[in-house]
Amino acid sequence: MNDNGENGQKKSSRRPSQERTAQRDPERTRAAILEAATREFAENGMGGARVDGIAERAGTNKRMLYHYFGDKEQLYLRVLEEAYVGIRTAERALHIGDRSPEEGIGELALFTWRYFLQHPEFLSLLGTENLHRARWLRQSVRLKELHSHLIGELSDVLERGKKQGVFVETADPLHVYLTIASLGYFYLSNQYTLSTIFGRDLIEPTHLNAWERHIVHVTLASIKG
Amino acid sequence: MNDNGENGQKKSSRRPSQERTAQRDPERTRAAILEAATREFAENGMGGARVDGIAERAGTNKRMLYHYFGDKEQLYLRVLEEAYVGIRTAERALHIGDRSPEEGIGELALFTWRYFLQHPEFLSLLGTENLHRARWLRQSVRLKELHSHLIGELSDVLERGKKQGVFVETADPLHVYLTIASLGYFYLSNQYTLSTIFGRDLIEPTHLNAWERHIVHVTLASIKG
DNA sequence: CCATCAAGTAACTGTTTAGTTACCGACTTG
DNA sequence: CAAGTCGGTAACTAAACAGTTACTTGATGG
Repeated sequence: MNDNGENGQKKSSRRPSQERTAQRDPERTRAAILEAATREFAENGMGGARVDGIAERAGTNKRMLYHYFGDKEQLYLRVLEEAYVGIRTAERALHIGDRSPEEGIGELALFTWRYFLQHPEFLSLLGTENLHRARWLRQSVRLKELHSHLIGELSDVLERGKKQGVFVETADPLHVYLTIASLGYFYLSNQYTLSTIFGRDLIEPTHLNAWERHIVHVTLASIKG
Repeated sequence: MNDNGENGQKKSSRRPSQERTAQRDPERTRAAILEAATREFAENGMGGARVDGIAERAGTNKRMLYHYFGDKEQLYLRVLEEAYVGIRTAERALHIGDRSPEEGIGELALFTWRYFLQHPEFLSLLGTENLHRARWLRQSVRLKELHSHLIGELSDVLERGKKQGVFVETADPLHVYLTIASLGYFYLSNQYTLSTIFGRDLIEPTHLNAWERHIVHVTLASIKG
C-alpha cells in the first residue's frame, strides 16, 4: 500500500507531517470521525445513528472512535458544539453594525437563510437535539457564552434604527432573530413533508429565491416604523 | 376511522357490556396502541421508538401490535396520518371565509399557534418525518387530498382582501400559510435549544403570549396593502 | 537496535431489538 | 357441546447494537 516514492525521512526537527503520515495521522483520523459523525447523526438522529456506521464512513473503526471521543454521546455533543461554533463564527464575521440599520437586519436575514440552505446538517442536528429536549446541549459549557454576542450586536443595530426613526420602539432583538430563523428553518427542515402535501417542490430555485425575498421582506415589515 | 363508537353489538338482545368486555375489547386495544405509539414516536423518533415500549404503554403486548398494524413502519404511518387528519379537521371547522379577510387570516394564525401549542406530539412527528425526508408520508394515499382544501380556502380569503384593497396583490396563499406555520413551529419545536442558548425560558406564559401577538402581527404586516 | 508507546485492526461480548411461534381462554354457532 | 374463531399472553429467535479486549504495526529515542 505504501507506494509513496518519497524517501523515508526521519529525525527531522519538525513533526512528521502530511506526506509521510498518509498511513498514520491522528489529527486526520480524529477530524474524519467528527465529520462522519456529523453526517451520520444528521441523517439518522441520535437513536438511528450507528457507531459502526460512523467508523465506516470515517474509514476507520470503532476502537479509534472510542479512543478519541469516549462514547457515542460525547461524540454527539462534540458534533453539536462544532455545528454551533460554525454558524456563530460565520455570523460574527458579518459585522452587521457596520451598515445602516435596515441593511444590517437585511444582511443578517440573508446570511441566516443562506447558511441554513448550505448546511442542512446543522438544521437536522438542531431538530434531533430538540427532540431530546436539549438533553446534551444543556451539558455543554462552551456554548452559553457564544450567543450573548449575537443578541448584543442585534440589540445595538435595533437601537440605532429606533433613534433614526426607521424601526418601531417595540422591536425586540430576540423576536427579530427568532423571526428570521423561524422562516428559514421551517421552510428548509420541513421541505419534504411540505413539498409532498402541497404538491410543490420547495427546493426548486424559483421557489427558493421567492422565499429568500419573502424572509427579508417579512422581517423588515415587522419592525419598520 | 371506524365510526362505530361502541363495541360491536350483535343481533342478540343482550349485548356484551362494559364489565364483560373489560378483558376483551379490540377497538380499545387498537386505539390504545395507536395513542401509545403516537407518544412513543413523538418522544423518541422513528429510530429511538421501541416496539416493546409502545406495547407496554398501551397496556398490551407486541403480538397485538403486529396483529393490528402489521409492523413498526406501518404503525408509524398510521400515527402520522392520524396526526395530520387531526389538525386539518380542526382547521376546517374554523371557516375562515365567514369573516372579514383580516380577521380570517388572524384567526388562522391564532388557531395554528394554539394547536401547535396544545399538540407538541404533532410537531415532533413532523420533525421525525422530515428527518427521513418524508419517506413514509410519500407512501400515504390518504393525505394528498387533505391539503388542497386549505390552500383553496386561504386563496379565496386573500382574493377577497385584495379586491377590498386591504391586502397587497402579491400576497400568496402558500407563503401566508408557511409564514404562520414557520413562526409557530420553530418557536415551539426548538424551544429547548433556544431557551438554553439565549437563557430565557420560552415556554413561560408571558413570552408565549408575546409571541402569539407577534405571529398575528407579522403575518398581517407581510400582506397588508 | 531494541524497548516503548501510540496508532490502528478485528474479533468478541453481553444486551437490546424487531419480529415470531406456541399456546390460552372466552365467546359464537352449527 | 364440539369446533372454530378471535382477543390476548409470554417465551423465544436471529440479528443488530454499543462498547471491550487482545493483538499488530510502525515510529522514536535512549
